[in-house]
Amino acid sequence: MPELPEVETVKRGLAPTMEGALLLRAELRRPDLRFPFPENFAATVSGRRIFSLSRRAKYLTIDLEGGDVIIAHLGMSGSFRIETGASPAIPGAFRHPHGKDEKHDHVIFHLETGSGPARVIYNDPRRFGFMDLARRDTLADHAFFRDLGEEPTGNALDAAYLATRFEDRAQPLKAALLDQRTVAGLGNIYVCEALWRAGLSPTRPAGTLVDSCGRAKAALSGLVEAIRAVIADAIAAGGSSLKDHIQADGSLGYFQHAFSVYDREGEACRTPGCGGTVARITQAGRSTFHCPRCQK
DNA sequence: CCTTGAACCTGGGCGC
DNA sequence: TGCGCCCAGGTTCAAG
Repeated sequence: MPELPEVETVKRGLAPTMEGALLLRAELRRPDLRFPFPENFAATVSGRRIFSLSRRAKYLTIDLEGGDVIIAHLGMSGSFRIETGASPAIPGAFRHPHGKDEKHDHVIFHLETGSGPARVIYNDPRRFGFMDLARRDTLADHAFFRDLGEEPTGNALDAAYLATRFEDRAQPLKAALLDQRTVAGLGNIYVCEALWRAGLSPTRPAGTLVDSCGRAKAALSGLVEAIRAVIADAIAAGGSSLKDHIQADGSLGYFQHAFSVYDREGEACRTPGCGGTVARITQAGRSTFHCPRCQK
């Protein structure tokens, strides 16, 4: 479930191995994921030292010495894992922790790290993920990044900002928050979770959180706090379970999180004293989970 | 502008 | 054991 917290978790998991390592070779095991790889992808990145890893919205970026940047998006089912030491003695012996197998290992970054050889392997059964190349000095102008809204992790996301985005909009809050041009990195799960925390209905028109002067109503401030808290909690949870993952099987990826409404249709609402039941509705072709009793 | 629906792709779960 | 159907973290495009 690669929304922002998962990508952040992946970044933090990969960084100790990748930062400072020499990227000996990028092995592409097919010509495309969601899109074809750039023709010069392998040639451009091979033999370059990795400078640093970053994240923007749901994108992972890998800065290489010389100014080239690998942009990676995990789509719906992408994950990375690290293997260290020599190649597996028994090809095919590896079992992916999520039940997927090697046939979906599409990219292998062969590294020389300070503590020996390693491989960072990208696995993606559905192939909705993609990778691209950019130059660091023009990265912000790249089509993937140009129109992104504010990150929910910093101070730039505040009620005044959301008020400018929501003013006069009839769009339901669910759709408005999924729009990456408004808050970058939120996905289906955390939009549902944030709206529940804020006590706001996913069907409520976004503009109703802004007063006639264009100022944020109190509920919009509450929504901002809910978004920030949900994302911060998820990153914290991802970080802690990630450590266990590495120790257990060398993999990186998704953490288990106790959701309050997501995927809990028919179960009791967890708002103290509410007594409602979590419902599932469809908005814009996607499942929305919410409590009709306490989300107004 | 708005909205919905389909498309991309594979795999898991469920009912029969 | 298998088939058919529905569902899934995201994004983009077409159509109404």
